[in-house]
Amino acid sequence: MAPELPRILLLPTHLQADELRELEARIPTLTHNAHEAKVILGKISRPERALFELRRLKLATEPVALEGAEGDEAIGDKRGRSDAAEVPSKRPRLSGSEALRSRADEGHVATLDLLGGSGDVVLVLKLAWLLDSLEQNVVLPADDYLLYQGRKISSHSAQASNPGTPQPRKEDETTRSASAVNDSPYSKRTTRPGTSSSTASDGRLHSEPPTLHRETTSEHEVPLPPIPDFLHTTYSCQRPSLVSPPNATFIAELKAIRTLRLLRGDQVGVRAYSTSIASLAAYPHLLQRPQEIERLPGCGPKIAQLYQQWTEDGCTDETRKAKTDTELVVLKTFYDIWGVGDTTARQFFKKGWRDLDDIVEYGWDSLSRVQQIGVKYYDEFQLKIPRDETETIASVILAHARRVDPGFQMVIVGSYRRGKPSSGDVDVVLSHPDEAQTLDIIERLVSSLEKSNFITHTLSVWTKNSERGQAPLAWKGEGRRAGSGFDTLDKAMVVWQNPQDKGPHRRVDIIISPWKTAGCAILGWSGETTFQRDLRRYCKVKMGFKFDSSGVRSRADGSWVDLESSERGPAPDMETAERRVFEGLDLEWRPPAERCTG
DNA sequence: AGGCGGTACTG
DNA sequence: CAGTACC
DNA sequence: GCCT
Repeated sequence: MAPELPRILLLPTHLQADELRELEARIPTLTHNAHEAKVILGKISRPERALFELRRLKLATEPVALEGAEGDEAIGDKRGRSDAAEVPSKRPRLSGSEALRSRADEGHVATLDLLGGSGDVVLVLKLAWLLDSLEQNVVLPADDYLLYQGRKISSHSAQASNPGTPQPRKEDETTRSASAVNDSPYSKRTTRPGTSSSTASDGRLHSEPPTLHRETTSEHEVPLPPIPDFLHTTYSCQRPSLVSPPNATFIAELKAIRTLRLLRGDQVGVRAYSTSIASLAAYPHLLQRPQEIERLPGCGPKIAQLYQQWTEDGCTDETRKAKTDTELVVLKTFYDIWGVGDTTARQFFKKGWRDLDDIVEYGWDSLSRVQQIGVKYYDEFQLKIPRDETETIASVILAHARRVDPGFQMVIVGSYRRGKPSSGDVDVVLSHPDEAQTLDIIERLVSSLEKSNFITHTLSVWTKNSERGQAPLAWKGEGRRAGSGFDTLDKAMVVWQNPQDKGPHRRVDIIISPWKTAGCAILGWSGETTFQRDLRRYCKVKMGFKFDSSGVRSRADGSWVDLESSERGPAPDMETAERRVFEGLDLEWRPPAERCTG
């Protein structure tokens, strides 16, 4: 019963990323290769646009007469040939099974035409063709939707590959658009009053085929598990990502590859692998087949191929080769020194150094101060910090802050807040409802903790992020905020040791935020890296905002956007403020434990 | 074909 | 300015 | 490496 679709390429034009994803998931015969597509679909309505898209795809064609006496008659002939440029909004809303059957019969003929027609003809159709076909569970004739029809030229029409849909083997009618359909409707994102409602509720394309498609699937082929709504976005900040996802072991392999790319200096590769890792980390099913992977945002053929290799061999070529590559092992050792990044690690290697002793012996004086500290405490900094110790450290910091003024509040952020059993360092955000209190506290606090011998070294101190808010030109203040408080988000990165028990030295970051942006501060310091990047990207692309942990600004005029207070007044506490930031960004609230993007 | 986070300290 | 840091 |  399910329609036997031709190979389809879907144009991204005029589609939101999540719309695109959703549609793609419903096309079992999807291809991204223009040469292999029989039908190209797009949210477009004019033949000129169709030609433009073909050029963009670098697909050379020569036009084929639309109504010609071609063998395409079958397509051209049946039912009213409405003007191709017309909106085919007709979608007959059939309900009677009667209608359905007759429709289906016709459809079948058209199917054969589409599939069997001369191999190098490509049709550009309006998107509605797919929606209507899915809705009616039948492959509709193309003519009502036809924008352009051409014959591919000069292409190596090596059609040998016919991956997805073999020729019309009419026998098993039960092909499955399986994965296609069971995909749930559009997510119920929290729509914010003003902005998105009108478009979001636009009736979607939710045609959700009324189909029943009982899983005949008979033989092999278990249908792929549905992609959750939230995986139809490329922004990891729009979906829950838990600490221990079902595919953690494969993710670990991808992380290993990511590290190798990092050490080799492949920044873009690092970003790419981070994206796919974050996507897989949000996928709630144990993977069964490579095919599942390509449906996920940020995951493509390469990742699917790696998965296959990994299931077969237990690891991938890249990591296997790396194991016996002493250079990479050494680079990793150097990279793990605090204050040494990938570039410096490679420099050290190039000088002929192979371990920490070499650095100490031959290069000590060339190291920066913080690198020396990093080498000195190398082993201790590798140790994980259990949650209770993090709490102890944090409470000391808070106590010292409250000695200055009892009104200080604190949130432990970082991996602790995400719920991890142990952390690589300790991060705390301190704030105070009275903005005057947060102004220059950082230096007093650090010196107080130094005097009490908790802080043994300071690695860097950001005193004043301050003047940014008042810089005359850079941000032509329009919103002109709250008279006195300039934005200050001060931060100290220090080395900590408990003076009593003399345990291992620990890395501790202390962040001071003014109350009016404390929500941004804890939001900005709680998610994993990919979550933070995607949050910023989301703010930029979707909201026109510039997010950072010291606040949100409009990209239009640079004015500060206050998402944390309103007529409701300032937030009563930092977590509440953080929730308001999510709301103001039109994002669903994510508990910190769901920001584990890997 | 171009983009991929945003910011601040260090040297 | 390039490198590193933070998440 | 994937998305737009």
